[in-house]
Amino acid sequence: MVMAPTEPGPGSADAGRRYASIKDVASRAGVSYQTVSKVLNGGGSVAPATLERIQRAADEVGYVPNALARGLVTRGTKTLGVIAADPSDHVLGRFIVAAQNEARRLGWATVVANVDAAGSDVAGCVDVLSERRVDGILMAAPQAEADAELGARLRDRLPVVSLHHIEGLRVPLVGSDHVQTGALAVAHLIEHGHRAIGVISGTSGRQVTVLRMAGCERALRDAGLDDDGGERTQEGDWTIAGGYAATLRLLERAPDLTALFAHNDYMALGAIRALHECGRRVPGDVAVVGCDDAPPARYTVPALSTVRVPFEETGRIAMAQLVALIDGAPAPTRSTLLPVAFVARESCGCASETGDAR
Amino acid sequence: MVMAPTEPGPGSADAGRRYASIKDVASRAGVSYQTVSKVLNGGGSVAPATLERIQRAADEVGYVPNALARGLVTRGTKTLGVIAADPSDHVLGRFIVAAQNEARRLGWATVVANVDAAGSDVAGCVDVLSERRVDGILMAAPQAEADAELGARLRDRLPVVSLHHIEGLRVPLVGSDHVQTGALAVAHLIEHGHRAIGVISGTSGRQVTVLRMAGCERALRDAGLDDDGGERTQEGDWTIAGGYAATLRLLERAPDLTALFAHNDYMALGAIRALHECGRRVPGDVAVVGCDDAPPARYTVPALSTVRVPFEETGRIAMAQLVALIDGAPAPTRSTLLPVAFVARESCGCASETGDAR
DNA sequence: TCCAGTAGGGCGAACGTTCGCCTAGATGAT
DNA sequence: ATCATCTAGGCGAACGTTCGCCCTACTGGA
Repeated sequence: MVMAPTEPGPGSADAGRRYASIKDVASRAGVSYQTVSKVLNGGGSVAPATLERIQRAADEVGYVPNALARGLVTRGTKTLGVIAADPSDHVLGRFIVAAQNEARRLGWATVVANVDAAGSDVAGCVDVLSERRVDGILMAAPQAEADAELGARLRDRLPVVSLHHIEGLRVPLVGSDHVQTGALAVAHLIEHGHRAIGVISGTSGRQVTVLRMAGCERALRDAGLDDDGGERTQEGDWTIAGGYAATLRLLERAPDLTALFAHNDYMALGAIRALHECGRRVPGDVAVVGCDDAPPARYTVPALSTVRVPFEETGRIAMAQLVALIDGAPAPTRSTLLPVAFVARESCGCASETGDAR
Repeated sequence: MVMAPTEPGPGSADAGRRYASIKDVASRAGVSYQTVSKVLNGGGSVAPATLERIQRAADEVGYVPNALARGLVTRGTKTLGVIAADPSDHVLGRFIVAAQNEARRLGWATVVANVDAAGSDVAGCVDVLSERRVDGILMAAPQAEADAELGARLRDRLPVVSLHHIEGLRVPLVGSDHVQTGALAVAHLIEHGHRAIGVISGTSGRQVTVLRMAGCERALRDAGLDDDGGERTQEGDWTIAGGYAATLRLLERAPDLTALFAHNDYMALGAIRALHECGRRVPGDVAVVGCDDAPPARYTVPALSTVRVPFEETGRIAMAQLVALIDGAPAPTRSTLLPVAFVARESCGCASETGDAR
């Protein structure tokens, strides 16, 4: 005996069984399927009795709405796409979580497409999402900055908000003030009296690297110190390992430095390790400042002084802007840059060795 | 003048314009839309000339396939859903990346649904994904372990593979051997001569916590040491902050301990900080071992001894199993448990202070 | 008694695909 | 010249919804 699809049979082994449709619900409740649609979407006027009958029928057959069919006729999926880089980047992860919470709050579902480790297929992610007809896209992938194909794929068809600058594309940007970040960090080190300040930069192509670098230089200029012409700068790749390696290179090239600014906290962690291995005490011999205020920062030994970036707020605002855009609001004419704040802990020499982290 | 939807006009400001359908392509190429479908899917036989005409037309109107419509008729979306917990959990992030790479390799698209921070709505994520008719689900959310509603939502309708044990549900599990993890860590500490070994455990409800705990106890028994009855165990929450706090509590309750095993590396990081603040040297006064081999482990001061868990492999195998399941393979009758390996660094006392981490 | 108004629900069409079947013409062998 | 066989492409139906319009049977007021 083959069971009818309308009778899944409670508790039976019905793996892979077809989903019930509103027609199945309708025939079970003895109404037309359009009436079922009305009930399930809360529209129209139906007698309380039929309403309850229909809802019970839907429950019994385990009805799950088909977003494909719905999207086909409504020309909209009430779904937002997020294009994310490697989520194991902590910083990005927090952006995304915040953004998704905001979307949820506003009544939107989100799906995430992750670009692969190579990071070369941002355009492919756009395709995946636009084929599924998401109503808008939030870009949280630094790789997108340089993706030339991206503009063509987007085709101006979808509202887009990005957390990163995107080359040659006029999409609204929500981020933090990277220039201020670099300036605050270096200015603080200068206040401590440091003159030979090394920098572990982010990857060279990226906007955030350029801007944080510009902030460093501004702080140096403001203090009347001259630019070292990049002599004390080494490029990292945002990872702990990269920061470690860059610091070793830097110490070889500029052994005189007494302070170090890393373009993110993870590289700063690697830097502290490298300094330790080279027998330099932090902050005694070399002061270290990172930025982002990643979770490990306040628990390292010594605790890491850093510049706090408002991840949650950034993600939230970006998503709110995207939803507004979809609802027809005019695109913001300029970037939204959130302010950052210096957080003094131990590694810059501000606090006693064990004073602050509690 | 209103432009026809088939004439987007290159370079024009056509934001929010409708997507072109195969009918638009067809009329531009002068064929029936079904023929367009054939060409775009590589089926049927068409003259080279028409084929090229159609492809050009598709390019010109910027055709993007509608996965909604396609999925409606084919009853399948060639899409896998991933239910993920907070992606800022590094460990989970690496699972997911590996799983997605495997899916991509096998020709499947993936979309991720993140459960929110509260983590209470795993069932809601299942709904989001099944409404969109994904062909299978990979669960990468520890919260799912205890979700009672989950079984009802899944309804045995979708193939599911999980990275975590799920209470009361017979879904294939791919993970690592948590008992062995706990046993390896504690056995190593015992070999170093430690007898008073503290444990910072994971959250108490979780399977992984129970199993790693069981591993600890087995190691103690095997060495002829008796169980301390939980006297030297404090519960953490997998975070650095949680490990820090738990360690402070533990030191108060059991000041005699000479070694510490944390149920993950992040808590171990917090533990090292706490020990430092209490004036205990690591590994001199207290040896510390974590597990997972998270990226910071080899760069902390001192570098963290740990038990390596094969994240990439786990994610890859889980996804491969899911795809096989969808293709009709029988569900594996038992869990797939991957082996783990001890990694000796400095914090257990194995290496010299600066010897290993390079 | 008659008619307007309303509540309750049915019905057709459309959304953008895929899929299998059908047909008109060309081709080749006999 | 006849007929079977291809080739190229058309055609109808279906997938599961939503939406607007239509119909029927009450209800109540004049």
